[in-house]
Amino acid sequence: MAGTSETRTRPGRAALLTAARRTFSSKGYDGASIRDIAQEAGLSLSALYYYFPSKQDALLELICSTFDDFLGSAHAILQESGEDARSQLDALIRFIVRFRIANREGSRVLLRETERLDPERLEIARARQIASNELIKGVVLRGVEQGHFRTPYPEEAVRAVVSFCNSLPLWYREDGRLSPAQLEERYTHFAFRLLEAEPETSCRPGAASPGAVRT
Amino acid sequence: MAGTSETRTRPGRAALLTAARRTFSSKGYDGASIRDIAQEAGLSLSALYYYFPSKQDALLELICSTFDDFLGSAHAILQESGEDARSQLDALIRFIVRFRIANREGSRVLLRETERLDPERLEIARARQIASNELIKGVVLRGVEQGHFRTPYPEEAVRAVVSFCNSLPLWYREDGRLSPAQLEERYTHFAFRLLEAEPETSCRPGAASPGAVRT
Amino acid sequence: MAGTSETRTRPGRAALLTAARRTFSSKGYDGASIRDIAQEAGLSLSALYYYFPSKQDALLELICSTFDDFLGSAHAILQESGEDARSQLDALIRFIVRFRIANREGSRVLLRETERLDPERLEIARARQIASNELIKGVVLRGVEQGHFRTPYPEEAVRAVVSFCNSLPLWYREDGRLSPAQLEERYTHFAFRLLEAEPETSCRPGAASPGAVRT
Amino acid sequence: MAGTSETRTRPGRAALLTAARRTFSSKGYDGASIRDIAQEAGLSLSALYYYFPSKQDALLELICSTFDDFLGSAHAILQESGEDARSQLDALIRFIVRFRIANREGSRVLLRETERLDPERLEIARARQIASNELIKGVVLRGVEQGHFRTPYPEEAVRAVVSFCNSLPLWYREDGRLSPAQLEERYTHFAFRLLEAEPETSCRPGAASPGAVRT
DNA sequence: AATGAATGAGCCTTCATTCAT
DNA sequence: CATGAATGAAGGCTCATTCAT
Repeated sequence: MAGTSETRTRPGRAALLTAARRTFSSKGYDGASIRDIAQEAGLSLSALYYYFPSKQDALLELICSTFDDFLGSAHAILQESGEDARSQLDALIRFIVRFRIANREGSRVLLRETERLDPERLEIARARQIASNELIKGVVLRGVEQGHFRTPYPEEAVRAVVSFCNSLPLWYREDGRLSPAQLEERYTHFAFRLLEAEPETSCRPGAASPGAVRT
Repeated sequence: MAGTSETRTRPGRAALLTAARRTFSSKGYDGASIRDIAQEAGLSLSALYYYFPSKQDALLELICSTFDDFLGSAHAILQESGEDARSQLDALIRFIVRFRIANREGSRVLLRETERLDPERLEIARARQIASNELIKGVVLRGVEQGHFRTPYPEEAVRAVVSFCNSLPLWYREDGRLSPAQLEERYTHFAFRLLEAEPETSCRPGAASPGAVRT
Repeated sequence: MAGTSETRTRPGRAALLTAARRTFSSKGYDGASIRDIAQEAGLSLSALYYYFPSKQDALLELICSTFDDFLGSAHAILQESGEDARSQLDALIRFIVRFRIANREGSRVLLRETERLDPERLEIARARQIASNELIKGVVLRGVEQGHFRTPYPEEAVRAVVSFCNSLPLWYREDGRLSPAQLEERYTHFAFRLLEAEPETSCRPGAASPGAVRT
Repeated sequence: MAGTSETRTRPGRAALLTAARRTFSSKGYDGASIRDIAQEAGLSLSALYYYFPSKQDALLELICSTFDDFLGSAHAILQESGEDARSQLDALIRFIVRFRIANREGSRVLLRETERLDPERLEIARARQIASNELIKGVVLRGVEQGHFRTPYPEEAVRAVVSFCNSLPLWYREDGRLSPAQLEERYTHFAFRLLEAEPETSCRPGAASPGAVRT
């Protein structure tokens, strides 16, 4: 698991990263002062500068570690989910939904504050962003080649699917109407419809029951 | 067209709003200083305070006027597009795509900076946001009742459709691969697939030709 | 007179320059905070940034204006003091002594804080520093050519003379033992001795009476 | 040689003093951070606090040890150079020139940063400064009494001589035009001229040959 | 209709310093 | 001996805002 040893050995740093994540997520990068972050972490203002050279570097670290968590898990999941692009997409969408919900704040920062990085650091983050997009695009395009996805606009369809998955952290609330499992269900459903997956041979195990609404 | 008389009679105000739109869009509300805005408008710093009581008010004005433009046009379009929810949705999605592209900067501000409003002003903007969402939701739910849209998850489907339409201002570039008309085409296509519109009776005029890729 | 119109039209700026001069002189550039300067000027901290882009720019302005005052007057004095290098040197040394005493604080800043300028600004100040040194060197070398100064080491002699003149602002106090006029007397005397001016034909008017010690 | 045993037994301390000397010399006391010094010494920040109670104390130590080196050697040299004030002055000026060149950085700190000491420590350093000045003044005044120096302004002449000697560390560079030996020659020459030493009985051994310019 | 001058609060960052280990 | 972790104070600078003109 990522960051475990660091979390254990450098609690101050981990506390600051968590605080930065929370604060950047709710106030935005520019709206969050390092005083806000330090206070949220229960440390002094200067502590941030002991662990991070600058506010920009803290943001970069946050974004990159979130990307790396995402990419690491996504790769693992793709390798476990067989050759069929449909099962791969199913697993991938379910993972993205889970990840965007579980790492809601990190995802918000990654999705909305990356462009606040200065050019040099932006490039570093952008590389991961591209890798992340290519991962999904790769699965879809393979599915199109295999004839499983029949959308006439694969490129834009990928963007649309990614867009509605990425919007999750913007509105999801733990006390909301739907559970993460139900959201997995719905979002994979949407993705398959949008990509115009051939309907008859749906190989997804839980696809039959749409999942009851939570009480 | 909204704001014409104002534009004619108070050029300074219009220049400032345009500058604020551009600046908030590219730097974010907190990252944009009123000096940035005044400079972009070619006016002095104090001019902004002649036209707007505060930075917050400029943001509110920007967001509300964009919402009002959107809502005004959207209502008109719905009224012109018959009773059938499918033709209404078609017209509505096409309008949203056009609007998000044509008012790219205003939309970015509206979509990403609304939450920077203080509670009092947020409420004012939120009302329009809700009206805007209800408008789309209304069309879809009517379509579901009419049996034209067969998605099992209408509420979430609306959110998904809105999400991918709203992501347009985040990546659209005038020198991009696809023209606005092509994007209209694709996004209505996606919306109909995602909502699981009954395929045989597609009444959309331009739906047959997917639109050639621009050279 | 330098700066008169500015002094009259922008009193805040002049007050800040005076305060910066005094503060840099007593605490050094790095030891003086802009809060110190603003307080000394009776203005707010931010006022400094209304008139100067940065602390470095305030230092540069201070140094350059002092240099320019010096160079302007020095040139005028040389033109008024005939062709003979001895009378020129006499006038010049007397002026330097007067200037270093009258502009004690500005001179301290100029002499000790110039090297705190960043490379870009340092170059600008250095040009004036060189002009200033060349001015004196020119007079001495002409005197050597004319045979009036017989020192075997003209270059180093110039440096020595400049050095002891420039040390004036480091120790001079208004309540000291010697008046400015007496110091003029002594320092020209020293300069002539050090340069080994031919003794018999001393043309300096006041050279005969060494000036009584003040009570 | 002073500090040998300490240098051998406490290399960290010596490294820090050297680093402090270099750093204070180039950046000034206030412009030098203790991080700069520790880094220059290749030690950790806290190491400085192991050897010195504070930054002020490091400065004081630096200044006092430089003064003590100077005074110790100066006294020894005076005792070796006979009764005649002229030979004493010759030896003393030559020593000062050598010292200011060899201990260029220490001298810069001593001459320019002493006034950054807080009042309590300033007093300690000031005592040595006075001792140092009295030493030179004593020689000159004795020479005046003996009739060897005929300057009408002995007090100010001392200041002038000290001033040009002390300016050496401000401009001397090892790759400069003149060797230390040549500078000894010139500066004693200047001192004798400025003090108006009786010309005929010059007893200085090397005074005849002004010293060739280095290639 | 618009501006120049000025401000207080707050920004990110660096400082000298401490202390447990 | 020496360090890593942490801090309060202060650093230079920018902020949104005001107000007389």
